[in-house]
Amino acid sequence: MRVLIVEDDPDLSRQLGEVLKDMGYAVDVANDGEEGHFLGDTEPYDAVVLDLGLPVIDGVSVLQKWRADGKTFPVLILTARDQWSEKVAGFDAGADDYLTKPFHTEELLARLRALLRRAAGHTTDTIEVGGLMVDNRAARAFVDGMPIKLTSHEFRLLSYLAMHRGRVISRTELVEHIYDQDFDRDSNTIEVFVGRLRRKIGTDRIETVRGLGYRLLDPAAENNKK
Amino acid sequence: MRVLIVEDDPDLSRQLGEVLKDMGYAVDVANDGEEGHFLGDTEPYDAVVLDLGLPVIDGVSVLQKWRADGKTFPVLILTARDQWSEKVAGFDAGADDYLTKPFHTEELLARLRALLRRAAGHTTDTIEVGGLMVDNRAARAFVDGMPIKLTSHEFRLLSYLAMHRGRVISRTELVEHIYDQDFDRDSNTIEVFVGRLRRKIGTDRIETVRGLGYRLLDPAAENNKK
DNA sequence: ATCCGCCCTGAACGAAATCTGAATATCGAG
DNA sequence: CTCGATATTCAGATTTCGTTCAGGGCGGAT
Repeated sequence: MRVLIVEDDPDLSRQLGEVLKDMGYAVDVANDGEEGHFLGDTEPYDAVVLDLGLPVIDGVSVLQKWRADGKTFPVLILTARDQWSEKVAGFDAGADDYLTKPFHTEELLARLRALLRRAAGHTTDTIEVGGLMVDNRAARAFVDGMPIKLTSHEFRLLSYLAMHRGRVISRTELVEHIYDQDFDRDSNTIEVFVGRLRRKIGTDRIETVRGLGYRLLDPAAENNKK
Repeated sequence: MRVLIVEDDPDLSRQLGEVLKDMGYAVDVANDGEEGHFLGDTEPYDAVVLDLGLPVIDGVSVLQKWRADGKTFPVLILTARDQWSEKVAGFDAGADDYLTKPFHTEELLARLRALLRRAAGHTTDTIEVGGLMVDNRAARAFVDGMPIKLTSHEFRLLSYLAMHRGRVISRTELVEHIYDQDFDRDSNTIEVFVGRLRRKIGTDRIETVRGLGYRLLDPAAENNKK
C-alpha cells in the first residue's frame, strides 16, 4: 500500500512518515499544496493524508482538483481544532474522513486502515486466504496459525496481493504500489521477492500468469487448477 | 483488443506501451501526428490514445481527419494540464474522453476499459456466454464457474470473440486485433490458437464458418445454427 | 562515532512456458 | 471423388520467469 502525506509542518510530516513506514506502507511526503497536488496527480496512491492548512495552494483546492481530474483514492484530511467550516469544505470537496489536530497516531493509523480496507472492498483488517492470514493492523502474516517472519517489502507485496486476491496483478502495478517515488524499475526485484515469499508461505499460493503477472490464490480450493 | 498510442514523448509512450501490453492489449506506437494519422487510417484499432501536442501535425487535426474519414474507434485524448481550450477543441473534433497530464496509469486503464466496453456495447468488465465467463479486468475465464488456465494470447483471442459474440470474425480481423503491427501472418497461428482454446473451453463453443472465420456461440441456445 | 548484521538491489544464468511455422491429417462442399 | 479449407501435431525458437549470489546501504547496537 502506497500513501501520500501532504503536510507543511516538517516535524509532523517526518514523524508521520516514519510511523507509516514502520507499519509497512510505502510513503511519499509533500511539503506544500503544489507539490502535493502534482504527486497525487502523477502517482497511483492507495490513500492520501492531506492537511488543509497549506502554503502555496490550500488543501481544499488540491482536493477539488484531484476529484475534478477523476482521482478516486481515499483522502483523509487533517484540520486544526474547531475549524468546522474547513472540515465541511473538505467533505464537500470529496474527502473520505477527517481528523482534528492534535491527534493520536494510533487513531490516524486506524482510520487510514479503514479507508484502505474500504477502497479494496474488505470489511476487516485481516484477510484470510485458505490458511494464510494477513494482518494489516499488526503488519504480520500467519500460515495455519504460525507466524511468518517477513521483511518489510515482503509484507508489502503479500499484503497488496491479499487485498486484491484472485485478480492478476502486473509487475508494473506491484512496483507502483510497493515502492515510493524514487525507484528505477529495470531489474527483477519483484521476481526475487515473489521467490522469497513462496519459500516462506508455500509455493502453491502465488500463481504466476505468464505474460501478465501474479495472483494470490487458495491452494485448498481445487478448482483453481488447469 | 488493439490500441494505438500517439505520443511524442518517448519516455511516456514507452511506459504506456508497457503498461498496456501488461494488461493484455496489442499496442502500436506512433511518435508524431503524421505517423499516427496514417496508422489510424490504415489499421483497425479498438481504441486510440492521442496526445494533442504533437510534432508535424497536431492532435486535433489528426482526430478531425479520422472522423472526416468515417473512423469510429473511441479516442482518449491527453492534454497538458489546464489546457482547457485544447480540451474543448478535442471534444469538438470527436474525442470520447480526455485525461490531463500527468496522470496515473491506473486511471488511464480504467478509462480505456470504459471506452472499449462502451464501444462494444457492454456495461461491465465481465462477459458471459452460456456458462462461459470472460473477466477482462482479472484476465481470467471460467466455464461453469471453474477457472480456465489460458495463456495471454489465448485469452486475447477469447476475449475478442466474447466481445463480439454471435458475430463471425474473420481470421484477418483476429490477427489484426491480437497482434501488433509488425507480424507476418503467413502461418496458421490462429487455427492453432482456436484449437487450443477449444480443447480448454469445449469444442462446441467456437463455431467455424467455412471461408469466413469463427464465431463464439452459446451451445445451449439452439437458434444459433445457420 | 563505529561496527555489525540484515535486507535490498541488480545482474547473471539456467529453467520453463509459450509461440511460431511447417508438416501432416481431416473435413466438407460440390 | 477431388480440392481447398481447416485441424492437429510437433519441434525449434523465443520470451518470460526462477534462482542464486555478491556488493552495498541502512539501521541498530555497542
